[in-house]
Amino acid sequence: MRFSKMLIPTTKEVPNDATLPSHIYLVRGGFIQNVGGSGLYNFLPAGKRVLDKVRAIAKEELDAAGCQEVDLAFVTPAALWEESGRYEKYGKELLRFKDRKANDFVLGPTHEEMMVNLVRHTVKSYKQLPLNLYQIKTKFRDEIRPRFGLMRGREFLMKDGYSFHKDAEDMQREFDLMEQTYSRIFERLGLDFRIVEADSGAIGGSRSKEFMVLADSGEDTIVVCDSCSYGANIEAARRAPKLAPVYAKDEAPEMTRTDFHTPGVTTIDALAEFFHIDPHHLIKAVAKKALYDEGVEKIVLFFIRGNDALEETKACNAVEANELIDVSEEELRAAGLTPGYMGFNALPEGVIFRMDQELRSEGNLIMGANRDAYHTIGVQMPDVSEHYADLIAVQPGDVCPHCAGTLSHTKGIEVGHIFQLGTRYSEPLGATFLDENGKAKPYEMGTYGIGISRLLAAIIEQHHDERGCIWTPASAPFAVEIIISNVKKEAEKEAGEALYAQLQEAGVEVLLDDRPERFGPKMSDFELIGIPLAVVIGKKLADGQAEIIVRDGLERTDVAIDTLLDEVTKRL
RNA sequence: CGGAGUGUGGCGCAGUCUGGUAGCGCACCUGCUUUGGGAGCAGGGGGUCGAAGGUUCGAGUCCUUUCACUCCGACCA
Repeated sequence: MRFSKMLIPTTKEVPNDATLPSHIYLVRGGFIQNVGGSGLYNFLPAGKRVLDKVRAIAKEELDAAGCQEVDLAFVTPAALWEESGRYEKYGKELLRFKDRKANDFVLGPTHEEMMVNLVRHTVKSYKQLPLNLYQIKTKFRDEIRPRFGLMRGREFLMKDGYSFHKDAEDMQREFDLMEQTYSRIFERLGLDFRIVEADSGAIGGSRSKEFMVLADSGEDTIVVCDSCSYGANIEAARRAPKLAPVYAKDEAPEMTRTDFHTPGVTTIDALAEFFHIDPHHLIKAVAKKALYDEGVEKIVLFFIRGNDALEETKACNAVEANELIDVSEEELRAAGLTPGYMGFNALPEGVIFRMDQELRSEGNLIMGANRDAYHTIGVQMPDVSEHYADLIAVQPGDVCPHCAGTLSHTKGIEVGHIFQLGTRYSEPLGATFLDENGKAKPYEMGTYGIGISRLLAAIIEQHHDERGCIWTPASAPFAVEIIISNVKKEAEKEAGEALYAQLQEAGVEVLLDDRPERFGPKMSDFELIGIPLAVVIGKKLADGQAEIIVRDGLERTDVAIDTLLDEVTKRL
């Protein structure tokens, strides 16, 4: 390809709203173009080439693992979503609209329903299983706040796969196979990633793992162990139960249950100060409003240790709500609660609560008494299983649940997510097959996603410098760029054209910068666009030499013109 | 949804307070010069000033309404 003919609108200007390197360089390098804000992007020729590279690698590995590519309708009937119960649950991210006959449709944000629908009409027997179908297709999610370029757009390209099995063991086998397959895809792309345990979110199902590309700019917080391979999204991270501070003999707190007058003591810090006690022995009440289907709202209280923090995703799951939102003091009072003095005894009607599982069977605790200016001391935790759940956010320094290692936080970009779904969709959608005994059973399912367009951003987040993109060999739009320093010099032009022809002949993807520009802008564009290798044909041609530049590190080597082809080929 | 902003040529902005011929930089087009780190000179094209309504002899500027986008937060594939 000739640069002079290719639409690569590079700019010096940093886009106004861009803060992340990937966003800045993908726009400046002429890969993508924003469409009137709002999380929509056009892919320009260079961006499209990269996208196709990534897509092709995913396809190769998936096909090799026995998956089959399909292409489902993007516009999907709302009726299917009502069948699965997600029409409401998915919330505002689901873009809904009506056609001319006033029938309801949604733009697919993910395609479980569509795929189950396809399979339930075509697969009838266990002999046709297992089956793993996938597509690489545009998705639309009406994100609350799209940002960071391709990282969180509203329209994006995603690989979504769905597998169907006759039993849970076979689904587990496929889940493991997909974990390996995804790992190979990300390895081939040259990414440094980590597989972590995750929350299943709106997709549902029992178990799930996320593939996180490690980058400071990642939106997800992940918890990792410093001595074993344990890693988890903060939303699903576990820890060894927190131990009480070590006390000298007879100094551990002991108290008899009683209500204590504590005027003005409404925070954990104040309470710890007031009783001269470690917050470990205090119970913190966190109030939220839980939203359910059909506009139902409930006040919920979460009780955790004074030195812990609430993990909202866990809390949301614990009360099976669609969403948790903040609740005002007025609303709490209206519900009969006393902010600053809330506890789980003598709760008003209609308020639901959960307690952190680590508190179970603990005693000698201090908690709000549910009346103004009083705390109860000497609280013993009730032994009622359904009130307990994992609610806390793992903190750096907590102990690993698998070994004695220390946990810490790091940031990651979620580029893949695999789920064991079980019968979450097949059952409500009535998708069954006949087993060996001729009995109808719902499929055991798995679902597997890769953010294809997000991967471009993830690659650049991990591979860039202060001058621009550094594409990994597998993802680069071209393998080599030839820069003719001055196209008006016949000798330079001829040498450049000759190498261009030779490389094309050899099947190398090559970009020839034959623009009538000066050297500066050409060099800057090379660095910005980030093709792995450049050959500069310029001044040194007089000595029979050209220069090879490796983009990653910008190391330059002079080589003789007659060995150029070999020198380039061996660096590919 | 809460808070804060911004809408003027393709992009980035000034002009708005104090109403009076729409401007600057970049980009673009033509010509000449230049050619190893985002060139110089000369000439040129392009704007319903987010939209609607109002005040006024006159509105980018003042008033009302509205829409969109961005940032922080909340939330989230």
